[in-house]
Amino acid sequence: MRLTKLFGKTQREIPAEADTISHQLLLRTGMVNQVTAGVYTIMPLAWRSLKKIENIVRDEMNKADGQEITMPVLQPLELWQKSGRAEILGKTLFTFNDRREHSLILGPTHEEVVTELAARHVQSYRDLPLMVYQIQTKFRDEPRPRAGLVRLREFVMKDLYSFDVDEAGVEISYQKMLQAYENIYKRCGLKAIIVEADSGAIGGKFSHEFMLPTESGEDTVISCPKCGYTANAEKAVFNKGATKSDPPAAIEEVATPGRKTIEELEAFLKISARQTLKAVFYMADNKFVFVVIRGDLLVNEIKLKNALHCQELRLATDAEVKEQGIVAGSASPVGLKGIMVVADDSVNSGTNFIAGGNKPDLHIKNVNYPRDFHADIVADIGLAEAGSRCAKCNSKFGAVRGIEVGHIFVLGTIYSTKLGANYIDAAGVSHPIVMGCYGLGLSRLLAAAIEQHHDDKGIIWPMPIAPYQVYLCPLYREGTKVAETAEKINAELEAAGLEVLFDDRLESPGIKFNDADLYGIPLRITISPRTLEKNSVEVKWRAEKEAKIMPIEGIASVIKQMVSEKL
RNA sequence: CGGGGCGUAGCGCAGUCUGGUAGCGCGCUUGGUUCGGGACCAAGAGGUCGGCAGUUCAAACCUGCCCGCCCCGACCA
Repeated sequence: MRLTKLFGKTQREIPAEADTISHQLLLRTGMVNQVTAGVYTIMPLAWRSLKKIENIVRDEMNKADGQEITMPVLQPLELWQKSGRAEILGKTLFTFNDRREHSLILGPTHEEVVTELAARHVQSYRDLPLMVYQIQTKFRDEPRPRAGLVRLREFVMKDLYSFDVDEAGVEISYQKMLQAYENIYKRCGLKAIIVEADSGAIGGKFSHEFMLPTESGEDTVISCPKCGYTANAEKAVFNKGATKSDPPAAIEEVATPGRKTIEELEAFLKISARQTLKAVFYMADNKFVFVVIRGDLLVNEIKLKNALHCQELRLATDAEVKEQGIVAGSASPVGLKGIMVVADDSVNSGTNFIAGGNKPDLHIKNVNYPRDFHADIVADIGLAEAGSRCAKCNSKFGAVRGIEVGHIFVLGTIYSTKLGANYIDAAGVSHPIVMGCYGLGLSRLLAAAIEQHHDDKGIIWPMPIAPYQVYLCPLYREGTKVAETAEKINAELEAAGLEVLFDDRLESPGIKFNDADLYGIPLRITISPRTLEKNSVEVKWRAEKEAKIMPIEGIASVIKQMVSEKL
């Protein structure tokens, strides 16, 4: 490809729109063009990379016995009402009416369609196991699109659905996918961490996420350096440790003038936060919830949401707290009536806690569970952080940010039951099909790859997903031997089957080198009067500092070899 | 949806407070000189100042309403 003909120009300045590195580089290289929030046109270079990712994914899906199909973007809303997900997704679902006033949606994912498909085409245990997948554009009206291609409203995703006769069967399918995903990231030149994940509102038993570590990631990954436990912070379990466990003493009031926060209490009473109980207030589906947790811990809202089985959870407003007759800053679970109380299991980690007195400037000592207060639910609702202790080996956790580039989980029979996807076993008995689903965001993977592979000059593409393999960079003068040689080498490289981006512009060396670095094509070949004197060219990896001088004679096969080794 | 920021040429920005004929840099076009890490000279093209309404002799600038984009949070199937 000649750069003079390439659609999409580089841009020197960082676009004001973009905060995230990948977003900035995608815009500066002219790889994408924003149309509206969370919606982009994919330009030629990005399209080539996306296709390469897609082909790797497709190949691995096929190897794992997946069969490719394509399912429609347009789906009847009715189908989503049947599965109950219309309500769960709410405004995230793009909904509109057709000319007959039938409600349609733009598919945000395809569990419903594929389950109906299976209901119709799978009858017998002999039809199972079955794995079908598609690579399709999906639509989700995200509350907040973000960071260029990281969180889009229209994006390309691969999803595979597995159908098995039982739990044992789906475990095999699941393991196959786990392996396929590992292969995919590896083949794309990306380092992904596999983490235990929360499976969300419709989860099943297992769920794993694949995270590419990067600062701009949306998720926090907790990992144990010693035993290797890794999990999304949403899900991570940890050892909260015990605190002082003297025999329970009698409750006692203690004046705490002006002290409201745990820190203030620590300083004033000369005690550790671990010795206190903290109150946090939420509205769960518009019902007030009083949450109690040990003072040194934070509430994990995902865990809390799961414990409450609610759909909407948010912090209560000051007014809502007041309405319940609770004194913020001195709130206490002791003596509460008619209010839902959820306690973190850390209330059992010690005795004689300090809690609020439910009056301003007053706290109470020696509070013990369950002696002194009632909890409707006691569960693990603590948030693991860097420095928390591993539940398995008690080492200190580390934490990194990551972009979720894949999520796989066992669905069980949730959809097959609702949508009537059954099979007949050998004894003639009907059972719901056991399902799994396995998603992988391709557009997001492209962005994540740039997040993981760049420097201050630009992108550094891994060879397998680079838009082009070789950047041919003659330092030009028209009608000179350099020009002539460059043309010849370009032809030879292309004849050897290499993908060449040929910088045939009449630009100064500075501009060409800087653009080459920005584009991040893995191999750069420079031709100049200087190299021609020695009948040679200069060959440089984008990822390395030093260049090598190589003879022009036979250059195509040498380059071919170098490229192949990185594929 | 709550909080914050922004909207002026393809991109980055100034001008808005204090109303008076829209500017700078990059990029683009033409010609010339340059040529190993974002060269230089000269001449040009390019704008419904996000939209609508209002105030005014006069609005990019003041007022009101609306729209869009970005960031933090909520949310993330």
